[in-house]
Amino acid sequence: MATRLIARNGSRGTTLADIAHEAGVSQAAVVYHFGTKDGLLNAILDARDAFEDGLIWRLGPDPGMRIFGIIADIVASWADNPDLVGLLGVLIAENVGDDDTLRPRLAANYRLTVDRLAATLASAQKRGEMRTDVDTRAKAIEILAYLSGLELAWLVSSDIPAAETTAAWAAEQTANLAQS
Amino acid sequence: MATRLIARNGSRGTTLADIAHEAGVSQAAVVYHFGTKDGLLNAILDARDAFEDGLIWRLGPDPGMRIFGIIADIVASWADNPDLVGLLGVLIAENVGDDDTLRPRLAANYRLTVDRLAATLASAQKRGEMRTDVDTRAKAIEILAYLSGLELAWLVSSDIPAAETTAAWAAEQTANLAQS
DNA sequence: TTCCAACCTGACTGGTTAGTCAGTTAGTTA
DNA sequence: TAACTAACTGACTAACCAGTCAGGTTGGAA
Repeated sequence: MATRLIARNGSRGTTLADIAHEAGVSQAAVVYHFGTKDGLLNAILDARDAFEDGLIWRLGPDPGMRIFGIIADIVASWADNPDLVGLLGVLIAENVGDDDTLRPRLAANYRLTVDRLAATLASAQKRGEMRTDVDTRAKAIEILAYLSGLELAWLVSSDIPAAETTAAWAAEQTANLAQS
Repeated sequence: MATRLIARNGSRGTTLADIAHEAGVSQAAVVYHFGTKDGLLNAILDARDAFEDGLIWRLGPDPGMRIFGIIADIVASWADNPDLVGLLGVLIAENVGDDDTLRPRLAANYRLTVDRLAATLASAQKRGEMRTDVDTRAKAIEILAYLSGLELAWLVSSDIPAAETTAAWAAEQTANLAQS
């Protein structure tokens, strides 16, 4: 799949010919289907978005404090399909230039995820599950930063204990944020 | 400076001609000085390593629990020279392919930083400044993940409150890890 | 004054890559 | 059977880019 190649080598490091060869078709066929390389990238991002949304919000749009457990589960599942890990990070890193067409999409996606996370935390606060002296938006940014940073670290050296570290992190967060 | 261009556009997204133009010299002059593009990247990484080492360990090799405050200060300083922010992340993301020559260097650098962080935390435990039921290596990985993830987020949308979020994060970490 | 080394340039090259194009093939409908 | 279409191919091209090369300039030492 194209996803694996791009996650490994980045968009700029993967040629249409590479992807076509992997898919067992000609390079022209890839262009025929996606129009441009950018079209292909967007299609890949669509798939990734759908996949990740399914994982994060699988317990409904408002999982409350269970969100930390969900995240720990996601990280634990990295070992099973390592191809997707780092895709977003790699694409973000490659598209920070102002002139890039992918940037607005990535920025919007980031903001949306922050908003949804913050809303979940705020909802947990309202229900009395979580301390109210914590800024939910800051906490949402922190959670996302930890997750994407861990992806990056996992890309550099995939032998780090990502699952264990995240399990400990989730437990600590849950205990620390619980309404006492 | 070449650093800014590469941090913004990545190594693959920046040509020698771009850098030469920015520096006001010919493209051949850049090659003359650094030999290859790879040589240039390594020179940039040298500068970045020296710069960041100077910041993180400026209070000595064993700052103990003050490491969180130091990190908060570093993030607060991002606004002053935003060019360096994200450089490491961008280069890591671009060099996850096995065949890349920069990968070993980046991996070694990551491992070294984790080791030094973990050592600092272990030392704090020994001095009784920090809870001893926390795995120092996992905590070091968590800290680095948060930092690099925040860099990435800052690259996508530089309007996030990185400094405030990190100040809150540092305070929470310090309070939570303090020996009670 | 002569020589040399460091620094730099413009012109060039060989390799790479996204995208084009003129067809071919297979399946489907009239 | 004939006409049409979606999917695909091999061959091509224009643009781009890292690195080469043959020389030019400058400043300092002998």
